[in-house]
Amino acid sequence: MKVAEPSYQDMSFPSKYVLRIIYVSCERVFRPDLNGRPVVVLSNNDGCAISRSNEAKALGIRMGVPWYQLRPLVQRHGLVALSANFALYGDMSDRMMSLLATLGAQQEVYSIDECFVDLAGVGGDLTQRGHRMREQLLQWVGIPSGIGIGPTKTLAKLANHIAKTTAQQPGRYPAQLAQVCNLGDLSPGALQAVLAATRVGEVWGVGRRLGAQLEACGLHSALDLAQLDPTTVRRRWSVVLERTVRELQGTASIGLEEGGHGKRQIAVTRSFGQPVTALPELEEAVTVFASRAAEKLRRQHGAAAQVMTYIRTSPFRQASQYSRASVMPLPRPSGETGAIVRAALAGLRATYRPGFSYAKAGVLLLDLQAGAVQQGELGFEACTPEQRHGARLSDVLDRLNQRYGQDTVFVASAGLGGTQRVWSMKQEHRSPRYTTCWDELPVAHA
DNA sequence: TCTGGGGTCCTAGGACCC
DNA sequence: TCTGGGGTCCTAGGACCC
Repeated sequence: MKVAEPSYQDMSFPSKYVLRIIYVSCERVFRPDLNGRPVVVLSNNDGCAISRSNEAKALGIRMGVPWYQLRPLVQRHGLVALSANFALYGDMSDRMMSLLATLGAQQEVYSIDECFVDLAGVGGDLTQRGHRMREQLLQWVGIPSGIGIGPTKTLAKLANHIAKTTAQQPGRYPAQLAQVCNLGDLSPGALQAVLAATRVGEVWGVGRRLGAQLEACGLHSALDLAQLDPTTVRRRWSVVLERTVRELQGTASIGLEEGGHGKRQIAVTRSFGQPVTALPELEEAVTVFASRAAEKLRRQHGAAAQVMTYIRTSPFRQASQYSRASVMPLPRPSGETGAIVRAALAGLRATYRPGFSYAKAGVLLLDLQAGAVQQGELGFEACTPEQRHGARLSDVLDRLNQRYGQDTVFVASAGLGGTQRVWSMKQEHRSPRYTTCWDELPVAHA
């Protein structure tokens, strides 16, 4: 394996990476009393911790710990637990993203709390600009953020990791890299030191498994990884890790993906509040998951060719396990709620076995294509009456829900309109104002 | 008692074809 | 004893990410 000397001083900096809308931070904007206290945000059904304040981390609370294990900490350490409010986080994310978009010509929104911005051609002191942006985000949105700047996405991610970690673990990295870290500011020696201080598992793209394998080979730091020969890495591991190595060496190998392109797959899945055994209850859940997935699909003006439905028992229980998925092709690619719900229900009935306690179900839309024919669009009149009917119903559904809020109208499975929703999302207190049975809606009224 | 949800990409192996 | 060789497409599952 050859040795490459990393030095990024003379390279251009095409991308920059910015982050941190911890859910806890969103809550603190409206609840200043939570500052300085250990706070966690809980997942659906208040199942487990999905966001932690630094004070909560200091208590040793790890990501994904189930709530029942945390409950004692409320008494003992004043831990505050909140049910997730994803609508709020999405809102604050949108506001931050539009501010960040002004940094450069191109932006990739990577997740709810991260984006890459292309800084090619942006002049001036990038580090200073980073600090100014951070102050703006804090002032205008109220969220603390961290900014990393590097010549590739992987290095920008690494820089961001350093920006974040420096404040949390004093002494690990040079203090001036806290909050905003620009790798271009570092001398070759300082850069090597920073890479050497980063464990290989902290590199973007190296997870638990790969991390363990690399450690076993004596490759412990990001520097160790950066000094490998990419071709050897490809042969011994994979093209994925090869890309990571190249990126660490300063060669951009993962492109910026601009917004606007639709997703390749859409999923709606939920764990149930209590175990579910009966088919009708699963049918009701799957019906709602499928129609919500269809709404997402129409928002990107897409059509799905296949619908996957899965059900599974809880892997954490001793009871006998069952987990199956089935994929149903649609007669023709569609974004209609009716067609997608029917396919999902057919898939469910094909996989359902009585006698199991189901803990989770999900509907995935696969093989997505652009351009479902929608009401008012060219080609609509060429559809069959059933297809036109479906498109019209979907359109009405979307308009009502956009205007009056999610779940104003939703589809219920046949014979179950108005029964209790089994996946009880505690934070959603709204009850649907209307329920209807899809199959019972007369064509003439659509 | 009680353990999230939503994505992406890659690979191996089987089916099928000539 | 000894059963071609190579290409494509599809799918399931793994690994990773936030």
